[in-house]
Amino acid sequence: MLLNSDTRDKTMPYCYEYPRPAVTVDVIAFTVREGRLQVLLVQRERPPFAGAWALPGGFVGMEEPLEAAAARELAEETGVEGAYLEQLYTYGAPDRDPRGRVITVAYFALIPADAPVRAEGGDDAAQARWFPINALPDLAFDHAEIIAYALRRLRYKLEYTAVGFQLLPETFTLSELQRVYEIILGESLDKRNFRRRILKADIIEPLDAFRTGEGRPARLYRYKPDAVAEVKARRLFP
Amino acid sequence: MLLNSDTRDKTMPYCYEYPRPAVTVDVIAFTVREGRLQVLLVQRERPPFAGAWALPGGFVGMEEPLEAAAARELAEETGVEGAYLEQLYTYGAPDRDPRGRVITVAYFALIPADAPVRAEGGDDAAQARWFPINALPDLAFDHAEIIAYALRRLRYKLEYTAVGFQLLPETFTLSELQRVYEIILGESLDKRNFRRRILKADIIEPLDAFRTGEGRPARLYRYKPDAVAEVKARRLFP
DNA sequence: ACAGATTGACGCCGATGAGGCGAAAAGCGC
DNA sequence: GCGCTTTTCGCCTCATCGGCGTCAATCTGT
Repeated sequence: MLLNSDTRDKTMPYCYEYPRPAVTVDVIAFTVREGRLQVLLVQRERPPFAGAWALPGGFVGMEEPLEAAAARELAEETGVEGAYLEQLYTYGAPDRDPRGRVITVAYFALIPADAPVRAEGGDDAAQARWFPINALPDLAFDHAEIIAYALRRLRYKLEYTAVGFQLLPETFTLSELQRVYEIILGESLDKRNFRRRILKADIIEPLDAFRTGEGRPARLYRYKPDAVAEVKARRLFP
Repeated sequence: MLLNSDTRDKTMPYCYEYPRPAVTVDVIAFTVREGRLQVLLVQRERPPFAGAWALPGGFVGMEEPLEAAAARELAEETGVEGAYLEQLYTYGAPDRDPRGRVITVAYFALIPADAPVRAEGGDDAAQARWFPINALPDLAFDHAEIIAYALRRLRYKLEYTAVGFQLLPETFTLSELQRVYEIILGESLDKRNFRRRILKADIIEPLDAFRTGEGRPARLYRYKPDAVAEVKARRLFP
């Protein structure tokens, strides 16, 4: 199966008693820009799937924790550091990579709307671009499946966890926050009810600043640094 | 780091251009027996941690899907097949195994209370035993942390998903089901409210049989095979 | 056989919370 | 000042949840 499982030249210096799969990390980076939920993709340069778009990712270093590898790959592609990062799922179907057995640990990341992302549409060697979630190109490997699952999980997480703030700048208005929710969940919410509920959750705090623009200026809020990330779970079932 | 990264004898026939971590699966098998939530552990025979208790697990075959590997390990230790199995998390701290880099994909399994589990307390080579969740022995590797997380996830899943049935025989009474919930969640529930809510969820169906015992015989129920596993989520947040 | 104990099953009631909606407040551009 | 937009406050209603009383069916001990 593996092309190199029997070769023994000096380009294959790492030998083991039993065969080992390769381990990679892939990052699904979400952001909300231009009023749409977008995902970061990179264009592959080498076979397999040369020219196709794929999730940013790469091999895990031998001394590198998994999450550190994901953070590194994300930083290499976008320059973004300190973004929200969470392990999503590990994919290991034997045939998911034509080069051999590759097991990938998928992470999803939330990039604030105001984070400067470099190489945006750049003509570097490895081109990276944001794609709206509903206008994705053909994807390499099983990355389409991975993104579909990441989107399900993002929506789910948004509904029972205070994680939407990770997609906004540090300060934001209630309307901006609501728009993020509406974009991701794909439904419109009532302004007054949204406001009431999010204030009762006691996870954001008002600031003394306002955002001026059209209409009445809106108060700016900030995510409470000490707020528990998990909204205390009401029992859903039974 | 790896002892064998430079050795080149005939016991190390699998060679690669870059070093690769080993990949294993570990299974956290839960069951409810003797009125307690229990976890399956095996006693290690070899170093490291020889003699210590650990989660059942082992290496992933090169052509084997991850979940298949978990199911195989579980079947080898217990003989149980077809149990509920779900990927939990992937642990990959560089120092979690003193032998070198070992990345493990953890699965948690729910074993029905009536499933015959072989090697229970047997004196086989690899001894396997159930341990009550609140009376665990010292554990090898990072397995204590893994079990703690699995327990959190089990409780969480029980509250928003219809998964408790996986711990019961195919037919059960409402009181038996309630008992499972009480044991896992660690709190007592009101009989009448539990009954009302679980019937409204419309995921179990009454049978024409009754379980006789102390007091009035209780109607037996069965998990609806076509019921959606995920209880349709009410929004929790905001 | 009968009384009391034990467990299962049905239904009401008040409190709580969520969604729907009206209306006032505060700036902006003309 | 006057319309327009957007924010913000507050009320009303309905569904749901938890708490509890009560009856029904069977077992057990005498």
